Amino acid sequence: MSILSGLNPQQLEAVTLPKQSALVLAGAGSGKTRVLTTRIAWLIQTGQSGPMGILAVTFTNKAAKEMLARISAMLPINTRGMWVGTFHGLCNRLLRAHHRDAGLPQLFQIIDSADQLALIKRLMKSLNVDDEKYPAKQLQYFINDAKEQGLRAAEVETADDYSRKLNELYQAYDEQCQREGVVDFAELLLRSYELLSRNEFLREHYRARFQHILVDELQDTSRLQYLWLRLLTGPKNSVFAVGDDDQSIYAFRGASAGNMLSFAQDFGAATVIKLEQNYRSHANILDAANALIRHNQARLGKNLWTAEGHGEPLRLYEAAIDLEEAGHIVEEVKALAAGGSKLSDMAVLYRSNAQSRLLEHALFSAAVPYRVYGGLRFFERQEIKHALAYLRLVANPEDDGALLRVINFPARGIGSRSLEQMQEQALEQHCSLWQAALRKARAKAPGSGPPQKRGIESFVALVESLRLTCTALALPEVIEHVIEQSGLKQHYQGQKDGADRLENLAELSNAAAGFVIESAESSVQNMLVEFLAHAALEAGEHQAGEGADALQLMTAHSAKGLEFHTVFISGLEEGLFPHEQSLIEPGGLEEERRLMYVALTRARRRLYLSFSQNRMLHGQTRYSIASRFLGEIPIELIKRVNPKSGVGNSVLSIEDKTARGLSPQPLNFSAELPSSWHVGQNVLHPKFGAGVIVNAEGRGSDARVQVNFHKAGVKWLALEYAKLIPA
DNA sequence: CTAGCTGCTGTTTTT
DNA sequence: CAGCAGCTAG
Repeated sequence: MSILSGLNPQQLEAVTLPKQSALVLAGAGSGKTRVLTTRIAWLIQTGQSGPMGILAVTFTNKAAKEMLARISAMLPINTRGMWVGTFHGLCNRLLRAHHRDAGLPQLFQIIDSADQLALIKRLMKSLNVDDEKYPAKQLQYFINDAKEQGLRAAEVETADDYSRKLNELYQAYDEQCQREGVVDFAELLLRSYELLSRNEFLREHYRARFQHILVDELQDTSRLQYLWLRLLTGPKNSVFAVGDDDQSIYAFRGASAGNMLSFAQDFGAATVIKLEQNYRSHANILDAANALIRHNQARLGKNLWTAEGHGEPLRLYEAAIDLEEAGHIVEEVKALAAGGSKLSDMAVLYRSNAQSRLLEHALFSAAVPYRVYGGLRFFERQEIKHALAYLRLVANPEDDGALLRVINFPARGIGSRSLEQMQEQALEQHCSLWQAALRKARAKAPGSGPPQKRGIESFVALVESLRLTCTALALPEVIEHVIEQSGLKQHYQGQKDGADRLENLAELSNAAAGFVIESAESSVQNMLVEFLAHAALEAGEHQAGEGADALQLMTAHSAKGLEFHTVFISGLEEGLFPHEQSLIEPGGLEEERRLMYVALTRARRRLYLSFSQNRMLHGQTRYSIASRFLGEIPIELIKRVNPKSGVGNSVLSIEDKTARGLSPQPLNFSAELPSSWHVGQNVLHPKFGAGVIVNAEGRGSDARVQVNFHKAGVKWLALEYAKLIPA
């Protein structure tokens, strides 16, 4: 059977397009991944390209794996010659291959955002920078933002003293990273961009090699990633890009959907193909999503349709308190599972990771198996990062960040005093902390006395012995050795919550064993570095107990690209979804709406929406009202399942319809609310003048709102007494 | 030097 | 409600 059978005319056109740059506007569920993978298979099958000539960029590691799996299923070829991965993964591959030309040590390490922040804090301390005036987070943002735009410190334009200082620190930060041989996420991209732009030979080599470049999720690419693609594209090769502007949800991270607009021109793409038939969802779900997204102004415009029937209505549940909302979800999941539905084909989506705790608790109590994606990821756990820090030192002892993390963990009597001395020495002599530690250890014990159990000496001896074992053992054994010899094992054995951590550490060497099987590397040293890169780049991918049938819990962001028979979207409240932070940012609300659009379109057959009047947030119960997004979904698509409100299972009342018709304001779903005040609303006060409601709490006669008055500042007002007028 | 306490602060989404 | 920085007693 042909790999092309079953494609609709537009899909077929896209798959079999002659070699030329092209843009495919692919709506949610329109078979985007299928088009990409089938095109690759078709190119190879028809002899237009070998596996070596393919470069495919995806947005997540999950998507990359999926793509490889599907290609392998279609063609019996070895996919190893193909470059398929995330931008970060591919850049890592490029820099490893040409570390010398890129000016990096062979065994450079990748640091994640947390490591980056720690490095920045450390740097600022050593330079005596006032962290009140220059918060480390802000500098981190400044640096990443500059790198995302492709700018080094020397190229950043600074308008005032403040940004000049930040820029100086950016320069110092880059120097520190270089000294330590570490590379942050943004640096991976910028460094390989610079490598290709400065080295004509390499650039031409890769342009000649990658005849076909395929890009997934073009709307989520950053400026720098876009420029990187342009560098790799010459007159003889072409880029086939797929994207959906309505699913652009990473602008906060530097992605610009504008890349979709400029693509045709910049890459000379003569063809734009639209995939508008949705194969995923029943019509009610799709109609809801289409109606919602129509509220956005900035759109390329697409009209998704389906040949499927209407299906069931969307179910809306309103809870009095977050616990009740969680309870409802658990009940529905249990009922569906009892009816034969697979747990793994159901997902609960939420706006922020913190919301999973409550759900997890409810699911755990009800003995419903579940799996959480994101949140506290495996490779980000404390005990794992400790073990990885030892491994990083094995690969490269100059790595100050790794050294600082474990030099006194488990405690071996090296306190802040000795650390300060070492840091002074390192600063004076322009050497790494490891060098300073070596000197200190040697100065202390000029060859005499028995080996120490504690102190710097013992630490130096430990790292040196670990480095030796690395030459004699395979990677999983090296890891077990590290866990044992470092004292991590003993330390956690003595802890009351240490059992979980020990389990995770054991899982780490399992992960390494699995990694070794898949890897093509031969030397343990190289394998170790690859494994560390894997840990930094795919922090979330590894999970114990994979494959078991379990309910899926994740943020709306991480649900992108996935689909489920049944989807629950929870916490649909103003301030949470859309998130209050987003309301401040320009374009923030539209991005939140796209996120909601992504969430809605994950469902194939059944969609539950829920919100709660009260929610525990920042340690106190907050009152909140229904998300405006609920008001943007046509009423006739929704069925309320709301036993407590007395509305029963009927659809929304006529009253609600009227409110909806009259104003774009969010619906007042609660009968108990005195009026339709909501966060974000403009109001007038007889004394304080004009302002905006920024917060609300309490109900009935206790109801209070927090108003940010343009003149008088932020004030809490009791609705019963304050004479507020809507403005 | 260590461990444990207090009090403060910050809270979105991810490679 | 966290997690963490800074402090104090041992």
